[in-house]
Amino acid sequence: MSQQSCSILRELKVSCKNCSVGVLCVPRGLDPEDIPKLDSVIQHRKILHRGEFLYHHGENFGQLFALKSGAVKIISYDEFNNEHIQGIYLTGELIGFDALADNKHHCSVVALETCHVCEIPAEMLDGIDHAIPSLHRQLIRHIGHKINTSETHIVTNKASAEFRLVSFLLNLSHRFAARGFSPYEFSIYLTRQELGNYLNLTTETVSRLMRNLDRKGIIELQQKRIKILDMPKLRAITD
Amino acid sequence: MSQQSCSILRELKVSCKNCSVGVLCVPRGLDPEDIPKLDSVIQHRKILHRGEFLYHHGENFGQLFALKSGAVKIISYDEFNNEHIQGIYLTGELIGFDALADNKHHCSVVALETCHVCEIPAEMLDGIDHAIPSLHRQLIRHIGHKINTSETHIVTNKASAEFRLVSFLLNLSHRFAARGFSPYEFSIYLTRQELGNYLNLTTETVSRLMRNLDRKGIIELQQKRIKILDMPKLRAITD
DNA sequence: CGTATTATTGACTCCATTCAAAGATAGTGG
DNA sequence: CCACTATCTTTGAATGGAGTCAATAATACG
Repeated sequence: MSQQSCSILRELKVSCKNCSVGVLCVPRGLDPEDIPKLDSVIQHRKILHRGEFLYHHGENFGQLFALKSGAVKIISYDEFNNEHIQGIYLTGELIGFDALADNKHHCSVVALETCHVCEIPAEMLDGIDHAIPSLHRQLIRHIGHKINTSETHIVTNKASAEFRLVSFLLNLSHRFAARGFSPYEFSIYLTRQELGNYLNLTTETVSRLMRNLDRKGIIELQQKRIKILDMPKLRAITD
Repeated sequence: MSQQSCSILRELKVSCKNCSVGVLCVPRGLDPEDIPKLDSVIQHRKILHRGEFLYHHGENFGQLFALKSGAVKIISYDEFNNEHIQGIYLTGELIGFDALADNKHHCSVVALETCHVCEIPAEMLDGIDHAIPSLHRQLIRHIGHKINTSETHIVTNKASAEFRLVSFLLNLSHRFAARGFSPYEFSIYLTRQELGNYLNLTTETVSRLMRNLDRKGIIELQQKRIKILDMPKLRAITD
């Protein structure tokens, strides 16, 4: 994985008002009249290429990020400095909450493909409640969602290897569908090794399970691309 | 576990200004001049007895809670309605963030012993940024801490059974110490079954591991009371 | 005091890991 | 464009850590 700095980022000119991400992103549920105000808060828009870091763990909190397009993975580190993949973020999702506790990032974020990123400077967060109340409520909702997602991950990781893997695939499928992409064919972005890391399984177990699903005709694999051939059967595994 | 309603709760008269929980709770890091304002926000103080619920999952979000004294467990529920213990909260910790995403609680909270609880009404959260900026920052810090804690739990649950159990014991020990109690002797509150649920282990495994630590003279057990006899050896298990 | 819950212990099983090795794919430089 | 290399994936066989099943002991509680 390349460790190039963020200085490569290029600035773009786009407004939230006519951004195609629309309801998925921060503006979701915002008063329409507040959207121009949101544009005043979002200061930079940048591009990140595969393998580049959005931020590294240990860095000071500078801004929240909204993914305008693309996908990233979040990596946290344990006391022995082992990497732990915390999850994947897709278009419209907000990144950076790992720094809310003490203004230091506890995770690193790496682009899995070319990403367009919007930034909400940290200092904008103070007083935002008063300036744009609907945006404040919206941010709190995103944060609450992050909390619920983490807890769901804990619960899911108690189930069998196959259940966990299929839950991951279905979760991605739903999230792609919500973004207007096919729920039946998409990229899982992660290597078997990374997926095992995320699901607390070994590379070999992930590989075997995926091949088995492929052999049964439930999914079709070609590297990181997956085609879901029999959604009911796939769902049945998690019932 | 009894399912008595919260109507049994009794109201108390205490002010944040002279509350003994002090720096552990919401006021931590608050401007001293803001503490009287905090008292204006906290409307009720109540008592909860062992087994009573602070709230049930599915209920609407009405307020955040600060534990003035006592201990509670947080329970979440999966799609099959199985209980999953999400954790224990101790004096000074804030409860209710599970409702931030959609104003519905996704967890239930049960008293593990007699608790004194302070309430911060949900409607106070809007505009608090403007009214008491230091309190707003403090709340965000608590929420950020909750996010980090959940992610740490995910990472810890990847380790061996013994590592997980010992991590839990050391975590409790630290938190009791931070509250002025002995880090060497305390209650784990949970049954072996509940602890297994929290750590993703069976009752039998928890029991065996605890007995082994006892036999080795590292800890001494009497039901839910634990005495740590050899802290260095206990720590060494997580190194 | 008797009953229900919780804890302990042992023997056996199994799911996922580990170890090992071969195959496929992507990326690099000549 | 192809050869070379590093990385990633797949597969098989053996192992082991925690689970399961079962039965007894201890404790809490009405």
